[in-house]
Amino acid sequence: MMRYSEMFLPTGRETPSDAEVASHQLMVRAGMIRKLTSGIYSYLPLGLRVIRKVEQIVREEMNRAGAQEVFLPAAQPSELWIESGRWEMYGKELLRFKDRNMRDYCIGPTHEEVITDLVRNEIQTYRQLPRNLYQIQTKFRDEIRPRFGVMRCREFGMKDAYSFDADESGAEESYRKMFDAYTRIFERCGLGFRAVEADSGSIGGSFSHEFLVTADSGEDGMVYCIACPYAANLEKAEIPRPEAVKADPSTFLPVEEVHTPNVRTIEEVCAFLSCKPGDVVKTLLFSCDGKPVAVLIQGEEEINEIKLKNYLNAGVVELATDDVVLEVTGAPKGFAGARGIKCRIIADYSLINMKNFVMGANREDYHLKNCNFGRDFKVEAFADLRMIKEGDTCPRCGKDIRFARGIEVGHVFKLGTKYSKAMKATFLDRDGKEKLMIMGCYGIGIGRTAAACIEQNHDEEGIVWPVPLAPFHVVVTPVNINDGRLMEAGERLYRELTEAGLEVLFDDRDERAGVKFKDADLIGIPWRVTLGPKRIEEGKGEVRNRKTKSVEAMPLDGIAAFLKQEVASALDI
RNA sequence: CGGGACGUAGCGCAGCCUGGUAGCGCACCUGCCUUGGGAGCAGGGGGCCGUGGGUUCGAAUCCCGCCGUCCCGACCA
Repeated sequence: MMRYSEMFLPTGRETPSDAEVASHQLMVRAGMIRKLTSGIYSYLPLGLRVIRKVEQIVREEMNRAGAQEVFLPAAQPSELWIESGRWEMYGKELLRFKDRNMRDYCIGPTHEEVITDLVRNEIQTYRQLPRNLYQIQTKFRDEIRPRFGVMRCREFGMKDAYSFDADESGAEESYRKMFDAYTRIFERCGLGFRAVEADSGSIGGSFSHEFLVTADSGEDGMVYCIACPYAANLEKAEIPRPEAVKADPSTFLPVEEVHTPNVRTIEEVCAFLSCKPGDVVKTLLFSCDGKPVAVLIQGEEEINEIKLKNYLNAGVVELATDDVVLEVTGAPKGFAGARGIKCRIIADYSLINMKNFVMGANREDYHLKNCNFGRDFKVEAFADLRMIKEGDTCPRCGKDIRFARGIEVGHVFKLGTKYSKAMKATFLDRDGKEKLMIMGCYGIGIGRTAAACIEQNHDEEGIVWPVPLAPFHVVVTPVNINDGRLMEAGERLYRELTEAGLEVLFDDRDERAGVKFKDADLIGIPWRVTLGPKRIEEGKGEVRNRKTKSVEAMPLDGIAAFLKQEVASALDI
């Protein structure tokens, strides 16, 4: 039971100028969050209630799946991160600081190191495995560019779970349990989502799935097959190797060096030489852990840096600087080509059947025509290095694919022995041999889940909470608090609803009806009971559904039972 | 880190170009009136104009530095 007049719930009529997406605007307007500084937010009572709802669903499903809750430190000593190798690898996202003794620490962006340290000290035998431990903690990642409010911020609440198994099949079972738990969690939250194959990123490991809440405002792209279950993150989506047709060297035309003054981009090259992007080979120079690598790709395709990084098994992959381009090719950027280049050369599958193509000449203001593999240069290998695009087909079954956008709310990883090996998390197996524990890790963004829910559930008036995440189930709105009959009925209803197990907000403010209606719609409470002078004479109140906007006059003494039933069925999955 | 913009009352903004010590809407306080979709009238409170320096008789306004915030980019040679 909560009286609106006493609640800290500052709503706003105006859209905050720094908020771009609906969820951010509405969370601020509805009095859920306030920004402290870039990427760091305070949760107000209404926002916190929603966060608690998400957390509770997560807790119940994690417990159901056999995981146990712990609470790990946010501040972590550098020693553990040095041991895992991530003190160097993690980069600027890791917020580091020193204590009074000048020892290095970080604020945990994730907790593999801490949990692995804990478990290696306490688990010695296969009899103590498997174990799955989770926590709900505040993480800190010093994002390059925080945006979209609570969706991409620096300090954020996350549930993270870690599984430890004695063997591969056990690890796969643990992974499957988490996958199933995540599916239940997001279903219970009332979200439309899709689990897609994903890259494992800096967390590392062998394979993973992302759970994406479908939304056009989402930052992640995905593809999915119209015919089979294949679905993948854009960065992960595979492209099969095309069938190679053996090229006949007798059809190779002689190489021609062409003067192409100030012609650099693929567009300019095509215009100047009147050819198609499909006739041009783009030579991209990357610095891979500091070493230059030339990557060849067809003119109109895009390199997928994640694929490149994985193929090269590199830590850091970035486009080479102008200086490096000059050093390796002997020409300024815009004229790089594979012939005579002084570094490794790899090529994308898109080039596998190309011949007599155009390429940079490694000489300022010159390009080459009629280049050919083998004759003019050799590539180390052909690989899947490009971004999937419209027109590509499903890598599994060959049928059409669709593109969509989503918000990453959950991610499950099979880590393997990456951390147990680096940090020596071992156990003694049945056969008396010391073995590495096989790990998995599983994250859910709590605040992001709430924000994603708003992206999917709002209208012109405000948020439309699905019952499971709603901060309150019902708002009771006497239209005029100076009318004793309305207030008396309101108090009684408020008591009855609360006794029926519902979460009720009683709008006892001395405000005009219109103000109360606007606020109720804005904060998105699923049900509103309006008490007005006309209906009260008949012993009735009006029950309004926020989502459908349908209104039904109902005898006061039947409202609690009706809403109890409605809410219960909405919570049941 | 590169580019752009913006910092003036709790919020949204004007004023700056053309220097003369600050204004509008919402919100807030008091009173009257009103009471089913963000009412009306009257009165009122609130601002080192981000910060430090400079120019000037005089700076929110012009110049320089710094800090902060937001947007775009940081993959196409």
